[in-house]
Amino acid sequence: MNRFHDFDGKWQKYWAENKTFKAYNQSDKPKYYVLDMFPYPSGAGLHVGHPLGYIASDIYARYMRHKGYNVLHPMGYDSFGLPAEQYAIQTGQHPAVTTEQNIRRYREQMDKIGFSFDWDREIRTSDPKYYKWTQWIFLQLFKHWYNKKTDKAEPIAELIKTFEREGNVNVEAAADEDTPVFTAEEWKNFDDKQKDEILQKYRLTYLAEKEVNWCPGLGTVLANDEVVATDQGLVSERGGYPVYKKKMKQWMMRITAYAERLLRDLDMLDWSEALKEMQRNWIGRSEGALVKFPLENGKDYLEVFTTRPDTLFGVTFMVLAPEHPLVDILTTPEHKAEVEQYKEQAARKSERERLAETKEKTGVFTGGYVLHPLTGEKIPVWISDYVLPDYGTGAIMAVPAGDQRDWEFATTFNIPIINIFEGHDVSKGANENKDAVLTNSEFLNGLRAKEAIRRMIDELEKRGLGRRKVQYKLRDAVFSRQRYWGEPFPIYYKNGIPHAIPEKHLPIELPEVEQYKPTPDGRPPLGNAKVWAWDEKNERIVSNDLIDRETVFPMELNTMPGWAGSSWYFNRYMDPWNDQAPFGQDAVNYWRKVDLYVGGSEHATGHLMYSRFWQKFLYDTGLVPEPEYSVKLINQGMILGTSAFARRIEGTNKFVSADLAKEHKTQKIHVDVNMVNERNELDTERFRNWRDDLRDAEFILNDQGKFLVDREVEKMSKSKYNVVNPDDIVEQYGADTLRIYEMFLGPIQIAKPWNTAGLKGVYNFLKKFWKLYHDQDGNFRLSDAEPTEKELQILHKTIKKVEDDIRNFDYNTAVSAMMIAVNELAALGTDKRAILEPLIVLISPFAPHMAEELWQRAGHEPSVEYAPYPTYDERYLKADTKEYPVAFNGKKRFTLELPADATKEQIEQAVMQHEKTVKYLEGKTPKKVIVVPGRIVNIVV
RNA sequence: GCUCGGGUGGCGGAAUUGGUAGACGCGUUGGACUUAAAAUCCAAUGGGCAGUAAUGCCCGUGCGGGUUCAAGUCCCGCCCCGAGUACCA
Repeated sequence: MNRFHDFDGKWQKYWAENKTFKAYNQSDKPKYYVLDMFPYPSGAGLHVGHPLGYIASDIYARYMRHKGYNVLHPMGYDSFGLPAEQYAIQTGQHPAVTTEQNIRRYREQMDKIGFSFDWDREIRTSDPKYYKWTQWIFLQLFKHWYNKKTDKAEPIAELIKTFEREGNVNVEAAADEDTPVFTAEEWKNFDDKQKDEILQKYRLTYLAEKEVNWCPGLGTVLANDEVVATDQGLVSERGGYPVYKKKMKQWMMRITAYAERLLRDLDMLDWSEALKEMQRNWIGRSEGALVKFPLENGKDYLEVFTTRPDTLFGVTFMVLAPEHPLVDILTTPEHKAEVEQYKEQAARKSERERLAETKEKTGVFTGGYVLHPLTGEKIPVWISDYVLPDYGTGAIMAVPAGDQRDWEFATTFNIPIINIFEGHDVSKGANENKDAVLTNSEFLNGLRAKEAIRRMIDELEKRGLGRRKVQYKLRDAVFSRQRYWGEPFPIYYKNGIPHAIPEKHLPIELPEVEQYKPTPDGRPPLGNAKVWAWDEKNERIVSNDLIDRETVFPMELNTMPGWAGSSWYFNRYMDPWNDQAPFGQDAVNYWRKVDLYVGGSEHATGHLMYSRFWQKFLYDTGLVPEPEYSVKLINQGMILGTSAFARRIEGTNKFVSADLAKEHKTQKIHVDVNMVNERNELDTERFRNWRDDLRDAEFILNDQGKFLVDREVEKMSKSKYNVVNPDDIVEQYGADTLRIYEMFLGPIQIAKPWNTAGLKGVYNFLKKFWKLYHDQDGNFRLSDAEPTEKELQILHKTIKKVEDDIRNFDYNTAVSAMMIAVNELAALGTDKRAILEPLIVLISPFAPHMAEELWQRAGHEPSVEYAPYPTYDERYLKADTKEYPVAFNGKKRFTLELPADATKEQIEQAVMQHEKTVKYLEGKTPKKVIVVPGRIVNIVV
């Protein structure tokens, strides 16, 4: 007898050979684009957590095909990345080779789950045909600047014309802070190098000397979100290597130019509030003012950013970040030694342990003073590491009466505090309440913050002492990696100034190197390439030896970060074969944007930020028609592993059962979850043979003679030995069971630990479903008899519920609804075609293999994929209730909607039992009351 | 600390958004089939009290108040858990 999942392979083959899931760039059908975040193909293969999102999106894609849409549902690989390179360094194996192997394994695993991807559109970010266009987009960023007047990116070539015509006085750009102001005349007199340097300050991607997170263990720079803070200081997220702060020349992306639009356009996204909030916090917009404090020398001034200019009369000192350029000017000879020492200490602190848990304020007085812009009073200037060099101007005006941090600092160092709030006691702390009424503040006395801020800024602007300013936390993103396995920059250096390699020479392919490590003198791995220099005259890449600084120039040795390729891939799927452009205009105008995007929320401040930024840039340059590429996003929760730990008595090789561990000083050792059963008992024999150092381990067993482990829910990871991979489940129970089980675990948005407890229930459900269509001998049976009212009710109720649930991504309850239907129909012994055929289509998105087989057995041509989705008939949904007019106190008041078989006594009893409700009803005269015997369920007034 | 989620049986989780709380599944218990086990099928399963029984009553959605004919759902005040962020001026 056939088992329902014996046909998985047959249909997977059929789908592949017939290209069942091909998407068309021209179609009469409406379009729908369902996208998954593409995976990095790691050596560990897929684990059960990966497919969760893929299954969810696949169900939706298949559902939409049933609804008559031309569905684009592609898949590819984010195939540049660190692990392949680490492996290459260790083994000498080219990363392309390991990547290829890993991809093959991923593909095999995905195929076994029966996804409806259009594999003809597969893309890989490490494929030169793909990264050609990543490089091309980089060059467009290099060739554009951000015009604040038009609020969009514009070509640098136009900017140069403006400079030649009128200098930069009228240019409002998102550019470096230190950009000089010049006239057309001055511009023309700059030499090429000076011109290039100025243009650098405008480009959307530019070189900058930056303090970066340098990770020697990985030989590269990491973005802030790739670094985690631990007790031991900063370490890399991947591998846990120490990370240090270091100044390096880096390519930067001017994402800050788009800060306001990235923030504003969140409103048009149908994302979870949590995710949007994360991006809002990351962008961190705050409104305030820049205020100038003149130095005593009368020529320089110290500028600060504040959100509370209304508290200006409460300023009693200033604090600079130790790195601030004015520190050296302000420091007096007497304080020099102390200041130098503090600066050094701060630098070292940031190197080791920025997160020092001590909230105590430290700092030193510089000996210098600035003048209060309004009162002219002398204000002492301090330095402290609680002021960050990168935010605002790297300096603050301290108002101890109004800011708790300033208050703590003032209290620590005995700096006077001026009270500026009515009824506030400054000995207790700062008053940060914006409703407090100001005092001691001249023209602001009697006002609250909101009004006072406005008046103060107006006053400052009038007197040229300050101006309104919107400040963002968002920083420009570091775009360089000192790595081999990434996109090379299409850039060469002439006189130390970066120049673009002409677009027609793209792609600039990765050169062969003998070593994937940095060069002995510390340059990135591309420095090992023999052929890696640009012959400008002949426009080709030539040997390093030929660099003559006249016609042949060194190439950029950095490569692009992981997020480069993933920042635009969703557009490439629309037209992945195009070799004339990143994607054709016909294609992009047809598909426009992703209709449903599924992926993890861990990308909230990384990929989902950068890709929105690139999309907006492409939108500005007219390449894409939509400013947001993914309006609807579902975050699938991670599937967590249930790690197991054995307790080892410290300093010995003795292990103690978890229930006895309290009696000993122990440490927890990760144990492979495959060596532990459901009762948490460890197979000590297997454990002993697991690793060499455990050969002679001893075990202290509990009363039952068992050795128990501790369990803990953690992220699934190879190093925690808690990885469960989907292959075994597919092998044993079939792809459909895995698909439905993963959906049945709970809402897809929620993180949940993997356990196989419920697997049996899902398997039984599918088995029952299969049996509905077969007699006891396993022969297919469908009768053409007329269905009964009861059967129709079951069918239509289920259609409505399942469809509603799919639309809301409540797949777990959709599955429940199908389980109920199958149980009810099985109990009735239904074999009617009119009932069971629509049911095949209903289950098809969830269990496509079984659906195809049943569909064929029912006498249809494959594929069930394109069978129309059944529609439900309202008439059958309410059929088990009936309306009764009810007389109350002798007068007709309302109708009751009741189960068809309710007795009159039951109705009256139901109403009378709820005296209060009845009293309420007397006054209101409701239209309808829905009742079940004993209870009122709903009142329609 | 701040921001955003969330606390429902032994467990995963439902509840049409204010209307029978605990759907569906797991687990557990009992039964059928079997020489036996597995598999399968049937039944019971929030807690308490009363009754031989059918059944009836009371209590129950983290805690304390409130609104309402009616609260898991709304409001106020707490407690706990998870995620993000962290001296952002």
